Amino acid sequence: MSSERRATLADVAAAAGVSVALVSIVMRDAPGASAATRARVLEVARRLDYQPDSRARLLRSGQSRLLGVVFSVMHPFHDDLLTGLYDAAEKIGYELTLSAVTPRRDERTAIAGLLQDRCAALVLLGPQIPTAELATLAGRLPVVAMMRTVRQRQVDVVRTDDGRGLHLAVDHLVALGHRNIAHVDGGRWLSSAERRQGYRDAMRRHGLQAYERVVNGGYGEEDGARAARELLDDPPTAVTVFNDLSATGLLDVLRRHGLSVPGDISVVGYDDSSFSRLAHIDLTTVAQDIETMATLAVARAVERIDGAQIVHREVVIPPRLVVRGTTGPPAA
Amino acid sequence: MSSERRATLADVAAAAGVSVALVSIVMRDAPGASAATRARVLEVARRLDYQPDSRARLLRSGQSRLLGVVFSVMHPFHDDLLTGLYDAAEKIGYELTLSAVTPRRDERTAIAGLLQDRCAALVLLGPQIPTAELATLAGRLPVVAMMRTVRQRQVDVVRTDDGRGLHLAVDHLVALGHRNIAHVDGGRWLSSAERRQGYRDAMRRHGLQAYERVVNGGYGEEDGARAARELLDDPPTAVTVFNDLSATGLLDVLRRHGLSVPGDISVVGYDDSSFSRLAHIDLTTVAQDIETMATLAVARAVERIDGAQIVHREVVIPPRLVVRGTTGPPAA
DNA sequence: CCTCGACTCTAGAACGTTCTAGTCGTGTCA
DNA sequence: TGACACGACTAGAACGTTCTAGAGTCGAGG
Repeated sequence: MSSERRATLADVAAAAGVSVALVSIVMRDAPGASAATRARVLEVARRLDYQPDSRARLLRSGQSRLLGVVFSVMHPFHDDLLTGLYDAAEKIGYELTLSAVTPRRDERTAIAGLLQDRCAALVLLGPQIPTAELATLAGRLPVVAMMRTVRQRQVDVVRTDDGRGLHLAVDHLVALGHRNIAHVDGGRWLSSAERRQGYRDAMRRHGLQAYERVVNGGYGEEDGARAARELLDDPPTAVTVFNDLSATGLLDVLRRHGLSVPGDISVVGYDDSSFSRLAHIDLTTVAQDIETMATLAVARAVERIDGAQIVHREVVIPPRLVVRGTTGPPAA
Repeated sequence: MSSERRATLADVAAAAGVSVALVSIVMRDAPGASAATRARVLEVARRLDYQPDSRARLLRSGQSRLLGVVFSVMHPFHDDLLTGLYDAAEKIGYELTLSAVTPRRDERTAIAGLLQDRCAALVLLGPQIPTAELATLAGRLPVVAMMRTVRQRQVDVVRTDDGRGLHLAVDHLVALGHRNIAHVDGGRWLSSAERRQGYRDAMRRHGLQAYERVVNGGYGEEDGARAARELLDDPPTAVTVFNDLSATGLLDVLRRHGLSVPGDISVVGYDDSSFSRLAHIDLTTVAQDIETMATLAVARAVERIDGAQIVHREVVIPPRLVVRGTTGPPAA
């Protein structure tokens, strides 16, 4: 069936009556072949349906122009990030090789796979493994962590300024006239501390420390729902929530208890997850600048590969606020 | 920095005072080494932090135990499918290599990347490229298409019985007491024809041909919203919708026009997308049996690689209905 | 007429594995 | 004692590329 061996450089060379090396030159678009033979070789290659073997190619030419990316199937906007990474990588002639984290395939496994593929650098989306492991990894090849801080000299970081994200959210609510603004926390999740601190700072900046209130939350819908029930005793006029998923859980409980959003209470999420755009949910939220982050992550990885001097190890991108239907002026 | 060359078999062999071949034997767990040396070599390998080079490994040992998977970042439950595929592949000792389709990276590019990696077979999730191209591809290596039919002898197919999915939806609604049931179509999208036909057949089976009504829809929220506005003139008591995304658009318009769901009208989606589980949306929907599909797709790919005789080229999996909050008995 | 450089091309050694075909002991059996 | 099977190990050739070094050819310049 598909047992006819794939064409190799040697096959093409034989068919075109030239040496293997010359075919290699032509395929790589390298200087050293006349226009005439170049055309002839290309024609033969096309006829034999020759496909270069990237394994052999990379094996021989040491440097692999290959970036390993670890992403998680559980995380909604990793998809958007992948899109950006592909764009950025293509632009500078690098290939991407992906390895997914799934509920039953952990980060260590995903990384190990990429190491065997000998990629030149690793881009990790929201890595959860301990800093120490990241550090030893970074001793071996350039590592760029996205969407979390890493206190480790060797590991590069590209992330959003989460503190600033909450400033934006609070500023927006204050501008609408809110004063009694609570924050639903993310618990042990990555960057939950930064967001909480951002909320605190923003409240103080507005002289609203008297209203400061942080309630326990978490990553999922359930966490948001629980927080909502806690808030119902003494509802604020607005809430900022750790992330969109949690915010939808919160929204649902609020509405079921007869509160109107944004009439009685305004809600701001975080992440601009795809579902927050649904007409049904229409959540005001803080968006990360995915395209910029992707571009910078790839650029940084390549800089490291090329052994460039890195000045700012940590790149922090400002987020932006996406105003949708869950925020409005407080009830008079 | 990270310039110290990675350890190779030769390094390990030298350090352990044995031949390269023997180290290879130990690393592959192949017979031909004593327990004592085996232990010693492994110890040395660990000390040198040896990582096998999959490129070289695959290059030499012709058969690559590598499955190429093309998925799309736009499609919500491709993530779930990936999870299943990883599980299935791991179970039988295959590796997965992923290539994503993004808004700016088409299927052809994604596939080309995998071909260069010399994977042994391709698994395509909901491929959109023309059948003819799939066929030529399948002439070169085993190709398994998931979630669509392909009228082509060489291409294997693993998909859900979409017709049956709509039977389930209609049966459920009829059991609740509905008779006036409309269907919102998917337009030109994959498997939209099967779903429409399933709806038609089911209605007739219940003797409800008089109520048969198919309105134009599509893939996105907008399409569902448009269909909803069309239905508002003469609302049925229940609707089956091409997919979940479209269903949420429809739900939103219905509710904004004061109709209660499921009080005034019941809605059934299709796909069990992650967002349909959100408390807010809580959509009754048809779920594909992702785990089974993934397992079968991998199994089929491997069968082809091993040159097995394939009896049923197309594997069709029954879906199941997930009853949530958007369906109930019709208003009396 | 000879030399030189530019250009086109080629032979053959890498890259890090796996695989084939051995070699060397050592113990068993006739 | 010799033949022989067996286990543990090794040398060296693959795999399909890229790369280095050099071999021809040809026209120009002295």
